[in-house]
Amino acid sequence: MLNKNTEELLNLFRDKCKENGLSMTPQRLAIYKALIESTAHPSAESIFNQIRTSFPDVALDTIYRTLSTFSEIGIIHLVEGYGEVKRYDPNTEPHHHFRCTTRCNKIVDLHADSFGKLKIPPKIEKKYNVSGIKVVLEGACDGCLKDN
Amino acid sequence: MLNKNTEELLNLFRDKCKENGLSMTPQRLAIYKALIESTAHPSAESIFNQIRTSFPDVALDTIYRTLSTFSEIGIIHLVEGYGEVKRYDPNTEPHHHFRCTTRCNKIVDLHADSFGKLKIPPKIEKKYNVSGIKVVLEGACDGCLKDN
DNA sequence: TTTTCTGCAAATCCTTTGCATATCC
DNA sequence: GGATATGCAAAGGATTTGCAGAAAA
Repeated sequence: MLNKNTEELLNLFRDKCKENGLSMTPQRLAIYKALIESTAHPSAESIFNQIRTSFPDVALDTIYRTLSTFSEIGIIHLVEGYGEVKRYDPNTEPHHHFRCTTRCNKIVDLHADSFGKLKIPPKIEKKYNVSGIKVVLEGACDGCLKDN
Repeated sequence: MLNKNTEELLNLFRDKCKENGLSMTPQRLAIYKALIESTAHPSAESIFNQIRTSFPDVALDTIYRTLSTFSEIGIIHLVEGYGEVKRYDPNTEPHHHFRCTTRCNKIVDLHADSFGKLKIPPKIEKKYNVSGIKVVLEGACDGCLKDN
């Protein structure tokens, strides 16, 4: 759940859609509502299943298209499985990455010390058995910036 | 490139394989070499293409299998596309995540202030146009710990 | 009424699996 | 010689795309 109430969020949602020339359809509304009612960071499939009960004719590919659109206009974020192929790193020492999300998909190593030590709050350490931390900076790399 | 030389790395590699009861095959060696010679965080496909020149009969599924094995014994790490379906987050305020990698795949929101502010080093800010930071803690959640 | 969206079906892409043969120990 | 890995081919799952009809502005 988010730190704004549903009304507020729906208004922002409508604004953002209008701003971006997206029409307001019952499907889009239902999908957005499903998202804000969940804390589970849902997948297309799980939204599909949730919506289908009240909306039997919705198609799975509509969910995919809609999530991708929402993500483009920035009202939701992709948190897992960036939609790219798996990539591997032979460096097993602690370090972090910069990922170019502009075009080239380059992944660059960054060294942990540049960030200082990242402390895991005791509250979290108590509840979860944390075995790793990934820090990923995202943005545009030098090459892609130049090529604009 | 890594901060050990090739010799050292290959020795560690052989040790780790032996330790885990994996036989040493030319394919595995070639794949590991391709990994340590690259700074690009390569995908199965790109390793395949690189290896094929010197090893025309290698099969793509061998690369997949091998990367997955290497990753299980901890000599390489998966850095992208965790092999899971895409998941979305309607919360667009800065925050981070805990991801349970044990079984349940739960993703839990963590709030940024618990980590303190994460400073991006000036060197990096100069070179890249950083638009976002993702911090992901990985490990076992309370539920999965209990169920062992 | 013009533009944009949806559902359907098929296609694509990445990855995994079953099985017989070849290779390693 | 017994266990393990590989190549081949086929299957699987997630996501995307083309297109015609339906709905929104």
